[in-house]
Amino acid sequence: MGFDDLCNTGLVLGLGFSSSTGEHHLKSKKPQKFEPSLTLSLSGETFDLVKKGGGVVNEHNHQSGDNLYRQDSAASSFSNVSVKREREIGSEDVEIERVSSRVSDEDDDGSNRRKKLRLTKVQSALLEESFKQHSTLNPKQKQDLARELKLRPRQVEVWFQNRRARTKLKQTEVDCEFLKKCCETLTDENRRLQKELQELKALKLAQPLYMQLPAATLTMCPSCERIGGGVPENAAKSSYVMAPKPHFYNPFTNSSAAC
DNA sequence: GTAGTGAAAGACATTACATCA
DNA sequence: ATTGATGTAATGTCTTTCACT
Repeated sequence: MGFDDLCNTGLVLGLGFSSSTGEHHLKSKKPQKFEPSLTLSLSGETFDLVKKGGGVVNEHNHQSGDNLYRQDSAASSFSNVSVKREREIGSEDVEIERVSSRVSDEDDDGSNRRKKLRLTKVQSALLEESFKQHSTLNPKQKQDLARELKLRPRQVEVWFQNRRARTKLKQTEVDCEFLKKCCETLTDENRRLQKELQELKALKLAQPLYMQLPAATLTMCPSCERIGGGVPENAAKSSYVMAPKPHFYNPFTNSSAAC
């Protein structure tokens, strides 16, 4: 993100990453090995299956991955979105997710609190590692990772979504800090220029008319771009020095706009 | 060629649970 | 033991993209 990007047409935060690798394109469209299916079922008949797997989610990942896998299914809610997911995920997941329902969330006490999985350090580390390589996953990668971590593909997907969001948030904070600094610098610059303008105006008023050089006699120093009088001795005598030509301060290239 | 449509996936906002000080 | 803050898994909705008709 260059400074110019910020300043041309309003502030554009260059958030995010330049391109998502087109995986989006790869993954979709072609039906996967399973056929789309829409299943409506009462939760009753499958409730037992789910409940057996679902204990306290947080017992804390020391349990077998298999258990983890099922627990979260029990914890997850089932909605119309699941129809979509059934297409996306592997067939084994379909079975598990299909039987999930809001009703099945209910604990023994009848409350349907959402159970929340805590990922183990190993799982988190592997996910992080994978995220470093690519911030989005294609279905194959997702499946493989899920299998490796003994999580549902949906959980891997969610983790990546949340991870991307956190990354973006962090970047936004960084950008925000950067813009604040820019703002401060520009304010200072503006103050300085205002002051300089005041001084010049005062000087101009104080000078006799003949002293005021026509513009054509002014010369510009090529190195520092200061404008001085056409005649060296005049310039030497005159304390008045024009400010550099107006330009937008670029903190990337200039430490100060002053010459 | 193009408009309409549906599926898939990601972004985003929000909720809710777990943990810690 | 309680409580508020924080982190984050999970959910719901919206938007975008693409393939198909």
